[in-house]
Amino acid sequence: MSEQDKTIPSNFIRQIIDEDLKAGKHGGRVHTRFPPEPNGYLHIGHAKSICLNFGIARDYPGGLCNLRFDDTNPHKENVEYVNSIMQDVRWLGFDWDSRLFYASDYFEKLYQFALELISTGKAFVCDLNAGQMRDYRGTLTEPGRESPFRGRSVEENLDLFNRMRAGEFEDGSRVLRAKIDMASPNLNMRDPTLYRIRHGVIHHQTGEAWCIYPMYDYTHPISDALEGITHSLCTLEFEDHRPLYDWVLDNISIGHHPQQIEFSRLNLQYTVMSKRKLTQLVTEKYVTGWDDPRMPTVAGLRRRGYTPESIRLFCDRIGVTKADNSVEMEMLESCIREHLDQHAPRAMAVLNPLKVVIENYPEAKVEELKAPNHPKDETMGWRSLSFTREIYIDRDDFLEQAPNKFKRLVTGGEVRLRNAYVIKCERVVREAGGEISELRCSYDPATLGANPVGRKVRGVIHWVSASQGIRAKVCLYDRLFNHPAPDADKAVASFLEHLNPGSLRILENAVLEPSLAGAAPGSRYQFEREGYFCLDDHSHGGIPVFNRTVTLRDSWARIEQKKQ
RNA sequence: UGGGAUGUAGCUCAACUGGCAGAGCGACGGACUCUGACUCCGUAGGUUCGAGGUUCGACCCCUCGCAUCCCAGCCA
Repeated sequence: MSEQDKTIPSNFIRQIIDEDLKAGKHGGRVHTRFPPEPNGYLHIGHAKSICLNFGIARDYPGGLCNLRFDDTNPHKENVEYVNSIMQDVRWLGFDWDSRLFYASDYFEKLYQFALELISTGKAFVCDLNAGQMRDYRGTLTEPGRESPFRGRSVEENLDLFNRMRAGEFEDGSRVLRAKIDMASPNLNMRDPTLYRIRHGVIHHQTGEAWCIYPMYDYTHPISDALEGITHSLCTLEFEDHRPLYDWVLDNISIGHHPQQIEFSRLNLQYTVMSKRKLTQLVTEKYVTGWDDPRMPTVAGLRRRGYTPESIRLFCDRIGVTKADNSVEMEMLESCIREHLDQHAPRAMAVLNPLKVVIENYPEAKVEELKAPNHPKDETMGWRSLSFTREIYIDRDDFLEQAPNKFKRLVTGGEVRLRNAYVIKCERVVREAGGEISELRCSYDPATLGANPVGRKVRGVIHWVSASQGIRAKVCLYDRLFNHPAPDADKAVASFLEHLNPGSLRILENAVLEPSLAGAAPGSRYQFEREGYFCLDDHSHGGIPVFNRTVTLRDSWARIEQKKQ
């Protein structure tokens, strides 16, 4: 782990653990778990949970954190998701060692505990269908009614449940229910379903071994207990389920009772975080896949160029509480800038090329200039730039007439070419339509590594040799939605209406400095004055594709924006 | 209108558990600069949801309100 991870702010959960340790609870052990359902890719909200659970395990002496797939609903789950989740957790920098588990590992034990609940009269087989069960459940303000099947004998229940397992009954015809309290103000306690029947699905781990599957509320506490988990951390919506979590463990013969603690999930502005909605974006092709660089998924952020360090830093900074929250994108962006500023080598790339001919520079000459890879870190070494008579600069870096505040190239003005000479714009060449096709400039040979005497240049701009540069495609990403809380806006029928049509801009004619020729897929650079970019790892052969991770902070753009 | 939770700066969180309300991000201004970046310096921003109460003293304890979020899957 890097230095950034060393000052982890505490939070209310760590305080609880501190107190538990002091009180000697759980024999001084700290054991957490990260329990994803493999029905989608991990997103930044999961990263928060991963950093919390694995972070606690890392920071407490002897602490452990399991990876456990909560795979009780084979209908929506598959191995692609299992694999992506393992890859993402590892990429984030965490390790479960040999403690990889599946809730489905416990199906037989879960079944035996169900038999125990039946035997002690605490569970029964119910023949009500889904609609009837809803009727019997009552409402938020009225108590429910007991199922007519609630009074079945232990023998009959045992027989029926065994036959459920044996496959004698159709989907939906029967369920196993806990016998708790149909009048409870907590709906989760109104005789909740423990097992349902699911024929004809092939479970990714257990195949066709089972046709009955346990529910989350029943599976989770037992899985936690079986694994010796001490602190079972989950999100706020499970707060109402805690009495049921405790009920299950209090009513079976199991020697361990973990403590469930809830925290609030992460919301990030200008994106969505629900798996259902992310899945919809993927399946309905609003994005190119789970790893589309605009997605808030771990895979998307990775392809976008985010580093594990930056995401961990983000998770540390947002903290862990029980308050609903909505974090600004700027917080995430500041984290990736902070990490990449230190670690990304610098390079030059011209995104919107404008040709510049330096008239007093020899035609065939190619001059190799040395440039540091990082302005503040010599250990990152040097690279070679090729300077030639014809170069490209960015169209945005030239204006025919500009206010004094414009620190770039203007007609008749001088500007420094980064790591090279000072040039002066002598005149503008236009196409028939009036558009500027190229600039004719002169250069001052005395300005390499030295300031011109007696005058000040307006500023510094980046450039790339026209003949030596490499053609590239560059993808500029913007927020996926143009509403801070797309899925919370009740004024529209669907969050999709807030999709930002300009979230991807592709520049086909960018030019990179020659040193970028051997760049490895996934490698990250700062293109000076532009932002941080990452060589897309889906691009092999052909012309390279760079994804913009994030722009540099740009006070000039901000001033310009304010004028409008 | 039942139950469960949460309200501290624009956003995210602190405040050693009753002792001068702070930080990061953001905003604004300035210095530096061969990146309008980085870095550095500074400024603004608070009725701690509200009203009462207890106390020498309340973000913290009590009472009553208000607002927001979650719960009526054989999803997790």
